[in-house]
Amino acid sequence: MKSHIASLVSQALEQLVADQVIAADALQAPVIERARDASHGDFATNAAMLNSKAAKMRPRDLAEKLVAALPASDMIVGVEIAGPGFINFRVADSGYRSLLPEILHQGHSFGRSTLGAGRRVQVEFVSANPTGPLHVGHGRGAAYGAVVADLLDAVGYEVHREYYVNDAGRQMDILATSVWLRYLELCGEALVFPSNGYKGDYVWDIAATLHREHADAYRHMADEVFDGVPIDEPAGGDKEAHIDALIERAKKLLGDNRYRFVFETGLNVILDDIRDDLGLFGVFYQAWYSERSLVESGAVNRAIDRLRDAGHLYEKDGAWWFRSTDFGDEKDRVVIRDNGQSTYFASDIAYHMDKLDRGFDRVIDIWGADHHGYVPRVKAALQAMGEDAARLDVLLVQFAVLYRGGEKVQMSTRSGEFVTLRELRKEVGSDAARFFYVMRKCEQHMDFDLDLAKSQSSDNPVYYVQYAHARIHAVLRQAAEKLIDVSPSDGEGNLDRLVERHEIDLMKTLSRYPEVIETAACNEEPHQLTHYLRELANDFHTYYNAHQFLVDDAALRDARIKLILATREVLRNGLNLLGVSAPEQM
RNA sequence: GCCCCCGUAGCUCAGUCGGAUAGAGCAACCGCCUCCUAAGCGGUAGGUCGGACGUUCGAAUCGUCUCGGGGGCACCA
Repeated sequence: MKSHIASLVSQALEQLVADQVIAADALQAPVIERARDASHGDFATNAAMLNSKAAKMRPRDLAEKLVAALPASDMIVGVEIAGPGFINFRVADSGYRSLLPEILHQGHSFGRSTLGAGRRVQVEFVSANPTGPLHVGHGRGAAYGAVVADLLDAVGYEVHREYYVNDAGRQMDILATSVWLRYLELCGEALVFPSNGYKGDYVWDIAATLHREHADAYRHMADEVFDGVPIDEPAGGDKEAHIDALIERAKKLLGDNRYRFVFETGLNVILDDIRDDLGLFGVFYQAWYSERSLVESGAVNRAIDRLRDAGHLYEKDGAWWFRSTDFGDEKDRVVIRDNGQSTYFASDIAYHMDKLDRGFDRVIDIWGADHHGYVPRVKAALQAMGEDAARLDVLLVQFAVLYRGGEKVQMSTRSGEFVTLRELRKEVGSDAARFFYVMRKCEQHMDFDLDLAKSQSSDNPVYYVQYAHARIHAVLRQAAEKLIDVSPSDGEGNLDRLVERHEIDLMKTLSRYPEVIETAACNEEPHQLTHYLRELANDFHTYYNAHQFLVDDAALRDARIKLILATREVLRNGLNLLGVSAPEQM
């Protein structure tokens, strides 16, 4: 509908260019938008205001010429010039009615488009370190990333969802060592657990499994383990030096194979948990990409060599640095530490190179906002390698703060006291969590009201939208009980019976759905969809309250059934995109 | 100190590639079930868009400064 009007306007503009009213090279593409106020009609364009300079005439005068040049259309019943030079269009009711058979015919595919057809996009999201269960911060990234991916899919992109598994590096060594130390405690060794180790209960669980299945096979005397290790912070020492020494001791005492076994036991248990958790949250991936595989395949070294060959690396203080300041970064960054180990950043360079090498037209990274300082260096690395950094978009998701009973829920990773995604799902349910997480745009700090998410009332937007869907099914069930046939007639039959204000309003809202999907997808803004669904549900509830659907007049009943079936379709499609269920009964 | 995000109704937020009287939900107040689920609907009230200056025919929207909140500034990941 919008595109129809856009084409009418551009035809008129071309006509004026042909008539030499407007200089062709100065022509500006107009914006067609939904009129905010019903008194302005349905659509408006600023074409005349934008091009008044190019035409060297006043906006309203140009508007008159434009209107005169507009091709005729059945869909349009009124065109007027208003305000400073807007051209307003009024769409015929018949134009809206003709949409209903289209919706019913297209079903699940209504609202989908081919904007991104033939283009491949990769969306990487969550990618939390597998050092513990996902918490509620990851939940927001998961919900947001999943919906962005589905929206891009809906507008025709070929979407590849990926989770980058940070299974290499020091944090994983700390996890493996934490598991081993807990295991030693279970074996009966007395020791003081390092202050910088992972203290969550899940570490005990993994250790217990190890102990149950392998008894004392990995046991070493505590005295032997801690012998010569620098003291921990609470004892007046350095916690980093303490844990690093313990890692070295674990590797030495266990040997490569046994250390690796403990390491992988921890990794696998946690990764399985994360995968399971996300699956129950309705979040799925095409690939889980291992950082370790990048290291082991030599991809990291190749990326470093490539930077070195291009002259972007230098050696200082025993480490190798990438001169990222040449590409706008604040300071240069280390890629190989003085101990010879490559940094996480080096892996990330290799990973992003690999993404681009895989031929994606677009690469989208969804990160926590605390990583924002990391963006310039990744882009710098891509530029340094002669790649187009614009192919990479990094979307930063702000934190979510939970509220219960009006009070902020305190969380602290340090003490191991944090709310996990699993706990959140259990408390408010997957539907509410998914919906709430994407109600706000990603750069907005979010207050997540647990009580509201749980409440079964119209205050809760999730229930409100789902209830509209369930209500339509209730009507259909009611019809079945009364033995009324509700299978709709063909095409536009009887639709001219839809004349009530509520009916026209509902149809207008339905007609917006494809536009909402398009803008939500193009701007990576799922909240556009949640807001829209609330409006649609509101229009439906209002209609429901004002009119009976299962009326005796068969033709009118048929028309109304078509309208509510179309509404059901759009509600269901929208909820599906959000990963929220569309219940038939509540 | 430098960098990023945010500041709109009592609360939570839309609106921000400049456009026509600034919107919604909640909370408050007033109404609506002999009728397909009242998990619903309608109405009233509520605002110097943090502040100042600037750009423009036109600024919540763009620029500079400023105040307030959050986050980031590792040879951690």
